[in-house]
Amino acid sequence: MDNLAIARILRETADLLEIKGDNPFKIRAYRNGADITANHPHEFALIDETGLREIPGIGKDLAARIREIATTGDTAFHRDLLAEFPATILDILRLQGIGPKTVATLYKELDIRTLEDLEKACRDGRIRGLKGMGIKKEALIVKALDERKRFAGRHLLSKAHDASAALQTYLRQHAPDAVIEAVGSLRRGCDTCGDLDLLATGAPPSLMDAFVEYDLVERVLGHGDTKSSILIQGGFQADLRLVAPESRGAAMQYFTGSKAHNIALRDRAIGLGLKLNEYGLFRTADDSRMASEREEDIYAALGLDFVPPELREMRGEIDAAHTHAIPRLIELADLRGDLHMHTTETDGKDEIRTMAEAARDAGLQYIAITDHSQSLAMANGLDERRAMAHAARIRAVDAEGIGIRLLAGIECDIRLDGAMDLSDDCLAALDIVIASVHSGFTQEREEMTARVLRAIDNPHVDILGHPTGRMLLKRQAYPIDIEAIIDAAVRTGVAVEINSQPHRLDLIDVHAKLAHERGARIVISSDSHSRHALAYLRWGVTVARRAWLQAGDVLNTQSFNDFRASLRRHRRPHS
DNA sequence: GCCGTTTTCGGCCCGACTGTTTTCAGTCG
Repeated sequence: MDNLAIARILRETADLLEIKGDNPFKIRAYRNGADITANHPHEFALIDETGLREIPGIGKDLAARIREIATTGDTAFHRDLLAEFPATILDILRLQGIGPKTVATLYKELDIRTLEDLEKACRDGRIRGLKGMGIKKEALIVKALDERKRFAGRHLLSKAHDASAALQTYLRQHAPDAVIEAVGSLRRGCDTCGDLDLLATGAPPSLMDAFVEYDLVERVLGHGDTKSSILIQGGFQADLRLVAPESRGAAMQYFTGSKAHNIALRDRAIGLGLKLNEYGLFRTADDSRMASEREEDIYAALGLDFVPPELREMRGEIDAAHTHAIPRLIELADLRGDLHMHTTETDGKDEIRTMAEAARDAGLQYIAITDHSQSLAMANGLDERRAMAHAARIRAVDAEGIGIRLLAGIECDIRLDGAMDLSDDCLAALDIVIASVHSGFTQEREEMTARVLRAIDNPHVDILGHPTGRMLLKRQAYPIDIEAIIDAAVRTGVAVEINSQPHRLDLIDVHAKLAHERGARIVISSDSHSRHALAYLRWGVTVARRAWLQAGDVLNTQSFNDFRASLRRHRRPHS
């Protein structure tokens, strides 16, 4: 059982307790426990009860339940709840506008157990007969059922960014003097976003009307003076909040989240005799305002340094802000090199020189060209002979002195048994070697771990590429003991990659943070398959920021000579 | 269910919008 699987059962337990109408704080505890589990870098299945209890938010009961899930795959508690309510009832709970109370009513009054039951009840007009419900509510459910089919799921960070940017541009045309900014998970840089949160200050009330009249609107979910929600094409929900300029900082803080971070801040405020909401920080005694205009002022008034949005996930940032230990996070401009990209020689869209010039124009000082190896036949992967010929061409461009240095490398497949896809002689003759898994994702955890460990032990490997192989919204990470991989990387001097492809972002933030804490060397690479994709580096930097990394923690912030000297192949002690 | 430099009991974040209510419950973020 991996953490996500454990978290799923805890979250389902919370949902079922909520439908049952149980103690709301107990429900919160389960939900909180699920979040902690899903975002924890260590595998809970391998931690004993004492260890689990040391994690804040995990108490006696949750620790026992987690152990039970880890050993038996489920909990008796969860099974008992499922005996009370059919599992399919949870699908209904996830519909827009339907909460636990409604689900419970539908089940008790109309015996509605599935989405199909619900759809039929709507068609028959049975919903409107229920207490507290009417024709509008029934129509709302019909729409929610329809939208579920079309807009399921979340969106890649990069897509959310683009959709948000377009919407902001439109809104600014209607309110040129207003400050309009993205908040929520997009501002925190989460790898996927559920919806687009926007905050406007200093805008006329008419901005709300413009918002709900946006060209791409599919449906208006809510339309008020200070808060409106729309569904736009592409499946995004967008929320716009309007606040007065003097409350801008408080609102930025409030709507950026995360929820857990905000709860901790408000809790801290209460302890100081203060109250925090989206309008400001107030003294409880007389409601007088302490801070509200700037986010920094809110944190300062709470005795905290400013916390960058990417760190607001309740992973120690409050303590760090209190002890002046918030790191100065890496920025895109700190990167001097990009170490993973493809060309037309395999599955890239652009030539060596085109990629190099585009990288140079983007401000980089060096790149590594790392096309695929022979196993990846679909991508026209290189055998030894082609790899060396390709390297010669890369070095020829480097020798021309076009204002950027080039390293001749390879993204070499790790075969099923952990052997490298090209001979040691070939790998040794190149400037840099990335080792990556591109096949056999169904291997068992032990087999996959051993496979990658063997690759790391190959002395010619410099970097481990996209270490978990996940594809956001498509494919889970392959099962692997990431801690063992990180420890091996530390031992051997192999760098682990933060892959910047928006659908990869692999390592994920918590693993990158763990890798850094263990002393691993880390690189951020674009894995570009065209010159345009070089811009994806910004998303890798976002992951690094969420992993608390500073510029000095990332190898490719170094100068070309320092970086090259630091590669494993040049650091290896001669024996 | 979790938590504790007053606390092992008694707290636990807070407000906007909608639909159905004629004063508020449910949902959402």
